[in-house]
Formats: sequence, structure tokens, C-alpha cells
Amino acid sequence: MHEAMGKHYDEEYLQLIKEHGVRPTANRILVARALGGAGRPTSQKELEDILKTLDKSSISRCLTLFKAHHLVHVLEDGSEAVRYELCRSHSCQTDDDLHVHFYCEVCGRTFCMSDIPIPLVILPENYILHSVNYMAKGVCASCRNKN
Amino acid sequence: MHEAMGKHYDEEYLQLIKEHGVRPTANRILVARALGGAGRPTSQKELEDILKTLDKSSISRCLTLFKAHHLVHVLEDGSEAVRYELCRSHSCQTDDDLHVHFYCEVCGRTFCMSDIPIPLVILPENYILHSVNYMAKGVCASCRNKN
DNA sequence: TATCTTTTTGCAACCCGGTTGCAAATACAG
DNA sequence: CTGTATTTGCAACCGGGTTGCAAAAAGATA
Repeated sequence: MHEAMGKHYDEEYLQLIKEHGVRPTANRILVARALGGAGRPTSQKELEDILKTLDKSSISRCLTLFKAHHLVHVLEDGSEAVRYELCRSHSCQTDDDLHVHFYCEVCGRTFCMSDIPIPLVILPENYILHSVNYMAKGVCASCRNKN
Repeated sequence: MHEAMGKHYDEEYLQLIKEHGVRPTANRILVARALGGAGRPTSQKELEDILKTLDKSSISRCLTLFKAHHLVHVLEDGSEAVRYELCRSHSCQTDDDLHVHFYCEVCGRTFCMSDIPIPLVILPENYILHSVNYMAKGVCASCRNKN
């Protein structure tokens, strides 16, 4: 599967974009596709490297818009820049993601542990919880096996 | 209590610094004291504002050194810069902190929930876990009560 | 204490990721 | 097809942070 097949899948992203109330311009579809195709949370810098034809300001504005419309999740893995992850759910209310992420200190990649939900904690009285960023760090399986 | 009392407490920080194998210069004591006195995780920018007499490069080098010697915990609350938290334990091995943090989206402050440990998850086979950053976001008690 | 060596510091210049002002290009509405 | 609104690329800028370098301070040796 996946996005290398082009046109056919653009339809999917076009749909996703529209459903979040964003006007689907060519650039926005490209950014959404890059995010979706990356398979893991992606920084703006990485997007710039993938989408060489787009100006970084266009990508920046795209991401800002996507954020505002809850089309991407935002997460920080430390070490470097903020990362974005395409939100596949069509009615997502929060900016953060709901599952655990893993940052590999060796290869610098961030992985979605899509099937590991974030364990919640009880906050003190009167604190209102909106979202949680759970970032585990260590060495990923593939880096581990290389040594 | 607290650091406003000066000299007396410098001794404490001097001790802490030495125990981590760092040479205790005047600047380093100042930075440690600022971190300890802040009461919550502090960004480099905030330290610059507190320690107006120190150059930002000195603070930067101080923090880098502290990091390398596990004298501070490093954490990201999103929205803005990395934050540092003085590690009171004298034999701390990890760079990250062990308890939950809470970022208030209203006042922008980050709180240590020192008594809420981070709930751990089971990672897939072959992943090595070093540390976890657990950042809850929402509205803190004092901001909540203001409205 | 005097002198030599090493470490630390402040300054200024730089770096990097990201954002913004603006004018040209494109899309949309009538 | 023409006029209005939106989007885009470029270049300039911004903010947080780091680095090169020479001066200052601290340690070591005698």
C-alpha cells in the first residue's frame, strides 16, 4: 500500500482536509500526503526536505492551519523540533495524540506506539486535563539489533 | 524558607554541584540556586531574566555542563523552550525526571507533580527504555479558580 | 609570593528553525 | 470575463541558543 501510488491516494487526503473544514489547495494536499506517507511523526524540517518544491513558509503556514483545524497532532520528542502527525480520525478534538510515542536516542526517529494507549494519572483537585504527551526514550528494536 | 536568604543556602548548592563532579564556580552556584529557587522547571530564557548579570552564553554552558553531569533533569512542555529542573538526588542517572509534569495552557507555567510517579507501559520486544517524559496539559488550579 | 598553565567568562558573531510583510499568482464569485 | 479574496514564494526578520576568541580568574608549582 501507501502513498507512492499518487493520484489515487490524493483523493483520501483531499477528503480528510475537507472534512476538517480546510480548503484543499494543491500545497495542502502535498503536505498532508507527506505527513501521511512518512509513517511516523514528522518535523517541519523533514517536510521541507521531502517537499523541495514548496517554500518553507508555505509549509509553515500549512502546519499552522492544520493545527488550528485539528488535522494534525503535535508532539515534542525533546532533542529537536516539534513533530506533526496526521490525525486520521475525522472528529479529533485535541491537538495531542492519544497513544505512546517512542524516541530512539540512537537513530533519532520517533515512533508511534499506536496500540499502546497513554496510562492516565489522577491530577490534584481543580486541575483540568486536556491532553497528555507521553514520550518514552531509549533504543529502538532495529538500532538494538545492529550492535 | 528558600533561597532569598543567600549565603546560607549557597552551601547547599555548592555541595550538590561538587557531588556531581562539577567544579563549583561562582556562576554555577548562581545558576543552581536560580534553578532550585524557582520552584518549578525553568527555561534558559527565564534564567537569563533572573540572572541579569550573567551572559547568556555562560548560562548556556552551565546548563550543558549540568546536563552532562546529571545535575538537572531536562523536559519539554511543548509550546516553547526546553526546561531544566534541579535534580536533588545525588545519584541520578537519567536526564529525564521520574514524575509527572503539568503544563498550564492559560498561564504557561509548568508544574512538577512530584508525588505522581509516571505510569510505565510495556514496550514491544527489543525496545530498550531509558526514560519517559510525561507531560499533562490543561488548566492549573489557580487559573481555573480565577474565572 | 611570583610565574606558568588551565579553566572559565563575556562579548560578538553566528546558526538554525521558524515566522512575517509584501507583492505576484492563483482561485473563486458574479 | 472581470473584480475580489485567498494563497504562494521570496526575502527579510526573529528568538533561542551556541561558538570562536581573547581577557580574566583560578590552580598549580616552586
